[in-house]
Amino acid sequence: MERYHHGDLREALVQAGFDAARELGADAIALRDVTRRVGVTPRAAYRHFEDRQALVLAVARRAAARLAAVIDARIALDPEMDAATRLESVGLGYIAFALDEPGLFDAAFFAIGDMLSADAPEAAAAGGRTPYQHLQDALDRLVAAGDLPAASVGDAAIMCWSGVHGFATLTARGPLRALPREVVDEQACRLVGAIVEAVTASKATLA
Amino acid sequence: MERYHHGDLREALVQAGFDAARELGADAIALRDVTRRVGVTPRAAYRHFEDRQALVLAVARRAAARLAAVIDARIALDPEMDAATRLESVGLGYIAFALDEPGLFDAAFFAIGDMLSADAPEAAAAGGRTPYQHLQDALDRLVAAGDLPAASVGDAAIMCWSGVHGFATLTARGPLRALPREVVDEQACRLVGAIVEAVTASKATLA
DNA sequence: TGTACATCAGTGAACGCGCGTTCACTGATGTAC
DNA sequence: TGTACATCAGTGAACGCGCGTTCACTGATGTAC
Repeated sequence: MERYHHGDLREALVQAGFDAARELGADAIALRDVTRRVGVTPRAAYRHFEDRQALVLAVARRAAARLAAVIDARIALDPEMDAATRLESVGLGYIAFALDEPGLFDAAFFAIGDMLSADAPEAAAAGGRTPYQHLQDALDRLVAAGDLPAASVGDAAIMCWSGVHGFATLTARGPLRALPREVVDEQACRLVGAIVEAVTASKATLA
Repeated sequence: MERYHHGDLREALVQAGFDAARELGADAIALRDVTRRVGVTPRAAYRHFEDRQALVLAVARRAAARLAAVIDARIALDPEMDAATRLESVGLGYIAFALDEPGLFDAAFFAIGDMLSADAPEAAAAGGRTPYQHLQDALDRLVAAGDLPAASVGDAAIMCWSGVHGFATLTARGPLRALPREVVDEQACRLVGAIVEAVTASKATLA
C-alpha cells in the first residue's frame, strides 16, 4: 500500500495537518509531525510546500471550507427561508462550528482573512461559497427584501461578524468555555436574534 | 546595582514577561527568555513560580490590570456621564486597548476568564476594578437608571462582551487588521453605539 | 515491443535552535547567643 | 558588640525534546526511439 511515489502526497499532508489542527488548533500544525503522520521524511514536504507557513495556509483554507460546509448544511434545511432567518443560520452555523470543532475554527480563522479582498476558492465548500461569502450573500438578500439599506451592508457585516465571532471565541475556548452547552446554545440563539434585529432595525434609523 | 540577592526577583520576572507579551503576545512569555531579560539563571525562576504556567498567569493578570486602567482613564474623563455613555466607554476602552496593545490584549485574555467566578485582585487597576467588573458595573448603572431590566443583565453582558471582543479580535490581529486606524475607530463607535442601543432596547422587548 | 535515460519524488542524516525542567551546589543574609 | 550557623536565593551545567530547514543522495517513473 505504501508505495514510494506516494500518489498525492500534497493532499495527504494537508489532510494530516487538518487532523492535527482538529485536535489542538493551528499551532499544532507542525511540519515534522505532519510528515510523521503520513509516514514520510520531513524533507519530502518541501517538494510540495515552500515552507511551514504555506502548509498552514493550505490547512486553514480547508478548515474554512469545512466551516462553509456547516453553514451550507444549515441553509439546505430550508432553502425557502426568508433573508433574516438565513442570516441567523449563517451566524448559528459559525458558532456551532466553533463549539464543535474548536481546533479547526482556530485554524480557519487564519484563512478567513483572505476572503475579504481576494477569495481563495479552496476555502469554499461544495456549495461554492466561503464563510465570508455566506455572510455577504445573506446580507444581500436582506437588501433585496428591503430590510436593509444597501449603504449599510458594510456596517452590518462588521456588526454581525464581530458579535458572532466574539461569542464563538468566548464560549469555545475562552473565559466562558465552562458554560454548559445547552446554556451556550440558548444564549447563541438570543444573541444572533438580537444582532439580526439590530441590523435590520438600522433600516429605520439610517434609511 | 546587580546584587546577588535580587531584592524582588518575582516582580522583575513578571515585568519582563509583561514586556515580552507586549511585543509578541502570550506565547512569547518564555521562562528562559524572561530570566535572560532580568539577567538571572533560568533555574532562579522556580524559586518564585511553580512552573511556566504560573508565570504566564501572573503576567496575564498584570495585562488585565492594564486594560482595566485604560477603561478607568476613559471613565475619569467625565465622572458624571450617564449609564449608557459609561457602558460605551467600557467598550471603546476595551477596543482601544486591543488596538494599541495587541500583545497585552492577547495575554490579558488568559486572565479575564478568572474574573467571571472568583476575581483575582491582581487583575484590577488602581481604581479597584477588573475589566469584567467594569462591564458589570456599567450594566448595573443602566439597571439603576431604569434602562435595563435586572433580569437582562446576564444576556446584556454576553452581548456586549461578544460584540466588543469580536470586533477587537478581528481588527487588532485578525482578518480586518489591514483597515486604516481611523476607519476602525469610526466603525468601533458605530458598533458600540449599536450594541448599547440594542441592549437598552431590550427593555421594551423583554420588560 | 524493448530499452536508454532524463526527470522527478522521495530518502536519511545532520545542522542549530530555544524551550522547560532538574541536578548538586555555593554565596549572601540575618538571627541567636 | 562579635561571631557561629541555619536559612535562603541564587549559580552553572546538563537532560531530552521537537522544531524548521538544508545537505548530498537514490530509487521509481514514464517517455523517446
